Amino acid sequence: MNNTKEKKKECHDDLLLRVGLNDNKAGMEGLDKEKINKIIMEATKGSRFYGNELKKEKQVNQRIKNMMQQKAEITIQQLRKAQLQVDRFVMELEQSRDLNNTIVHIDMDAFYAAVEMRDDPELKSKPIAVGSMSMLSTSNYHARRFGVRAAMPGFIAKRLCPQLIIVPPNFDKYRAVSKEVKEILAEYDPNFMAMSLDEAYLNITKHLRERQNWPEEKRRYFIKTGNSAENEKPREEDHILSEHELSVSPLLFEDSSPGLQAPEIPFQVNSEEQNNPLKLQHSVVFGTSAEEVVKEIRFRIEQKTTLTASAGIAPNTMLAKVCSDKNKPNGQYQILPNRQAVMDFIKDLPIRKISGIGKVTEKMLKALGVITCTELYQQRALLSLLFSETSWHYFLHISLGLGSTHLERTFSEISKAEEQYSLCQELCSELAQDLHKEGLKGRTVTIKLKNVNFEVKTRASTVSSVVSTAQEIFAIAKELLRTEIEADFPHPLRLRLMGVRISSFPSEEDKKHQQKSIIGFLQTKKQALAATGCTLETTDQDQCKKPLEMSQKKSFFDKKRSEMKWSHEDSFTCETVKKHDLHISPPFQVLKKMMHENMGTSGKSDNCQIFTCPVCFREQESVSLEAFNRHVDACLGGPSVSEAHASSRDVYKEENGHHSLSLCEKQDSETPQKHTEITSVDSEDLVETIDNTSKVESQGALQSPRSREGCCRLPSASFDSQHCHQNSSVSLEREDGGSSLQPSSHEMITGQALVCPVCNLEQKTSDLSLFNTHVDVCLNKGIIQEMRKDTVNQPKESSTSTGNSDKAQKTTTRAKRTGQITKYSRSKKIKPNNSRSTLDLFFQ
DNA sequence: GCGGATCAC
DNA sequence: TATGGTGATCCGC
Repeated sequence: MNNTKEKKKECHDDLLLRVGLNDNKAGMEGLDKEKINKIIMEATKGSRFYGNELKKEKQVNQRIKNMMQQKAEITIQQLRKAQLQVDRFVMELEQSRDLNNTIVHIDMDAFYAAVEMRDDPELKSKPIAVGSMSMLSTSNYHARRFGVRAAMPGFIAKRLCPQLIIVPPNFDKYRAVSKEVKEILAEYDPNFMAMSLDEAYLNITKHLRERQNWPEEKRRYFIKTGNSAENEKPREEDHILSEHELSVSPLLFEDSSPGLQAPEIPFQVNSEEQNNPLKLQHSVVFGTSAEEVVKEIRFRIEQKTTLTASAGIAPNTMLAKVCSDKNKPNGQYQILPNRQAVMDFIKDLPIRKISGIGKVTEKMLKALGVITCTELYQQRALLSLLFSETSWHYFLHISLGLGSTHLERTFSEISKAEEQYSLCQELCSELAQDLHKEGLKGRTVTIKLKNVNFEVKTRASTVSSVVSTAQEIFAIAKELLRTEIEADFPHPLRLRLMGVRISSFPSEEDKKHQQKSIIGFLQTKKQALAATGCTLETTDQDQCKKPLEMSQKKSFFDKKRSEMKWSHEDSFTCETVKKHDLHISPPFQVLKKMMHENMGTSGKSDNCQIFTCPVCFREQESVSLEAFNRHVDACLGGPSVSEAHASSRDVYKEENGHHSLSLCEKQDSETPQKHTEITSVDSEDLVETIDNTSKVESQGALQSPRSREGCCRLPSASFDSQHCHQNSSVSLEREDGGSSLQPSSHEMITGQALVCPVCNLEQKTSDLSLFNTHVDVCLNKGIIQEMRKDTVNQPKESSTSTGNSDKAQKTTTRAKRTGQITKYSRSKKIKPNNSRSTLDLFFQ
């Protein structure tokens, strides 16, 4: 396909891309792209490095050649079959789409360089880079005009920009600044996930909810003036800000704003000093929207560190990350939490922008005509035949704009008793707050402990009168914890997760609050059991496994997530089962539309046009668009919905733990209630359940028998307002969604035997409205609820890495924390005299 | 299982 | 003069 000349050109381009040139936007003072490329080539050509680049290039080209050969051998039938399979998966993904979280990605602008510039005013107006003559970590925006980029060797950068100042990195300083930033971030999401010194993800969903009721004063911040950094901010940044940006909070970012031009205040103010009326005119109030929150975060970062940050706001991490790059530097961008907004954003997005798609993947996909996410979607069937399951699942996630919707943070082992008590107390306080909000009091306090070997123990104690305050709960929890600590003495408890739960709520209270609370809906099964005076015990599953154990089984995002941080707070992943809108649902409409779009555009593709009804999964060939739509509509209204679902039995790994109906159906008869442990809560009865890893897995398997990943999570005996608040209505569809508890959910859907998810009794009716009425009545009888607070141990800030890569620090410390470290290496470049110095330390 | 390739920072 | 260091995962062998 490519002649050699083209190949050479490609290689050349890739090399330039590698050193960050192709997208160079040379300014007037800088160099134009052509000149930059020329200088780089001159410096590169003939070097051993270049030779190796060429070699690697050939390998990739060979891979592509093999792939194209494979493609040529694919038959129409294979492709059709693949299309069916893939579209089934698409539908499951659509059903699992979760737009309820607000994820923020914060990225400090040219972080290392910015810190250096801040601390040495002489550098501010000059092109600088941090690193060495061998390699640069980052450059400031001035240097970037000359084509000087991160990952470029310093000596080449010097050729591009002779006046470039290369500053040796000072990681201690960057760490200190990073800590300041993280302190701010923690206020918005205590469980935020730091990816490196200059990058972090936050889930601000909970913060947003609470913020709605905040008085203005709580959202007021005082502008610290006399900050030279403000005034000397490069002018170029002004016009980079989006209109959106300026319209929201012009005070902050326009130099002409009254706030920043206010006369200098001889002393600095901050939020702790907001009572001084003199300073009111120099304050700014942020709104309650996500956008305003992120504005506020960036404002505070800038005030505290005099450094700017960019941010992305989106319903998942994948999108948030892309967003944060959109208005960089010192800007932000939001994708609104609706499917259309997501798809609009994704539409023309080059796949290379997505984290995880690197140079090679980009090139391979380009060979298949895939550059944008839309093209990625159009070629989904083909890709499923050419790539591994892991890969094409990942591609599909991307092309649908899906990503992780909850953050997980690293575990750090807690072995000290005092820390364990302290954590326990903290959890009790949080739990008490939640209880207070719901107006609940309970009699049973349960602690859950997971040790470093993933063994889970729960210990419960029931008292005669209800408790609700932090002190009361902690008094009980503390004793339970003490018993466990003493039982292992003199060995310390090596914990990786702790949870505190309260249950056994009096029925009056329950009745009073269940209507407004999501708990009632999420805990239908418990309610059913409540009548017998029992609580339901659930065990978390998939995330308990080590990354390697699950690596082959989990969805790409699961893997990605575990790659970043395999850890997790069980409380956040096991709590909720999302509402799934089955047959009446937008997903189908959406899918229909997507197929519509696909039909409209796939003509130019060399791929076969195969239209598969997203409902019945039958191929619809040679039909007009209208006819096809009619068919889909007919299917949507017909019983084949459940049929379609029932047939969807692929092992499907879904990242959020929000399983789809088809998963639930998979359980069928294999999912009796044995996966729940019914715990007697007689007074003073101490309950013990010890789950070892295999048991945990088997429980996960029960929920999803054909896969270990346990993506069907119980709508468990836990409460997390962060995830629950969106689910406020009660409907059959929702019960379907929560039907992982139901042995006969399939039947329920097909109308053959509707089983009430609350009372668990079969209802002899096929009339959905009648059935719904019954469910509603049952819900009103709900008796028991549970609330739970879990946490994982907090990660430690410290790091021992000596490299200039912050990621390396992170992963190293993560591995150490999790006890999973298998290899810890430090290497040195081989000197010309061949005195090798490589050190490999093996742990475990 | 191991090592090379890929990716990220 | 000179093109990093580190860790994780995937995949083929």
